[in-house]
Amino acid sequence: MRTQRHPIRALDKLDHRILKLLQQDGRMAMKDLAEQVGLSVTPCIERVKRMERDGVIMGYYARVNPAELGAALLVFVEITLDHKSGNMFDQFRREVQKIPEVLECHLVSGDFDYLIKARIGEMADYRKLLGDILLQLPGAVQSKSYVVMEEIKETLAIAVGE
Amino acid sequence: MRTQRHPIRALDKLDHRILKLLQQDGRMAMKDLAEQVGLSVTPCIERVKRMERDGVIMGYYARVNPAELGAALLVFVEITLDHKSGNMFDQFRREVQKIPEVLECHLVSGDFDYLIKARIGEMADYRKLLGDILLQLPGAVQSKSYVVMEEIKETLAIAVGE
DNA sequence: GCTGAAATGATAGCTTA
DNA sequence: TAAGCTATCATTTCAGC
Repeated sequence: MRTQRHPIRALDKLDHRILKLLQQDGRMAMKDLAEQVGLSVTPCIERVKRMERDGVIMGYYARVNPAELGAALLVFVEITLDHKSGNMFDQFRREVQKIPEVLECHLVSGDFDYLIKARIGEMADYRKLLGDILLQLPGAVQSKSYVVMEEIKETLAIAVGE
Repeated sequence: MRTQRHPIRALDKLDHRILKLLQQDGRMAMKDLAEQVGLSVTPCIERVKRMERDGVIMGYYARVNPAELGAALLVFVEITLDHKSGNMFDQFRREVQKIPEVLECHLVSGDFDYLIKARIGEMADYRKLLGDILLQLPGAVQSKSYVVMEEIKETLAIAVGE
């Protein structure tokens, strides 16, 4: 379901190498990137630009230490909707996207729940968050929460098959 | 637990604005960043560099479309350890970090489980993933899996109080 | 800690292979 | 598609406030 005029070339080894490096350092100079993938600068930049246009590269982000912005506490919350109309799902979808504490929200199979990942400052904010989500979204019932004691791994980087 | 010689200045409004913008576009030119926060280029770069040194900015990353790298399927897996020694936790920690499919792993309170987020290509890879995690880590018992049907929101960006 | 200007270095566009 | 050259633009450094 793309809207491009040109057919999309399959990614080759060089593209994979570029993606691997940019997932590690998104602010890398194109000169260094080109050098490390074994291209000269021009074709390297062209590949990057093309992948940006084609939606392969979806953006570049700085990662900020959550504690420094008063969001040291990470929680996961499972939400269940008690009556599951299409309208309800749409409404939930729209509302949950607006909540800044919510970093992720996924519709999961099984009991057809939402799994939400949120960052807050402290335990006192937890009640407020639950209240904001649960009360604002009629039909939603909180089923379970997890408070994260230790973050063992957290990355966006998807493994690249050389 | 920092190892810097100089005391760390608290983040001010300008720092917050910088962080907000770099969380939205990590490859932004310093010139544009400076303009948008209302500084000239030199002090703006100095602030960015300082925050990088101080661990406020933890890195810059390109975000890649998972489907393009054959990892269209997102799953969450809860893992329980059946005998919980400190050694066991350490072993688990080390091993789980090596698994490329695992994007996140958190030690969560409650039943003292691990919550794992992983990306795989298709359902067939799911068994392999469970096997690799469960078999490699003695004492681990898989308690529950969620397959994501729809990704409603996914960001790393932490809300910045202006 | 901020500004501005000058030197260095990176990128984008054009041309050829 | 890749590479090289050149013009433009961004970043770094330095002097002064």
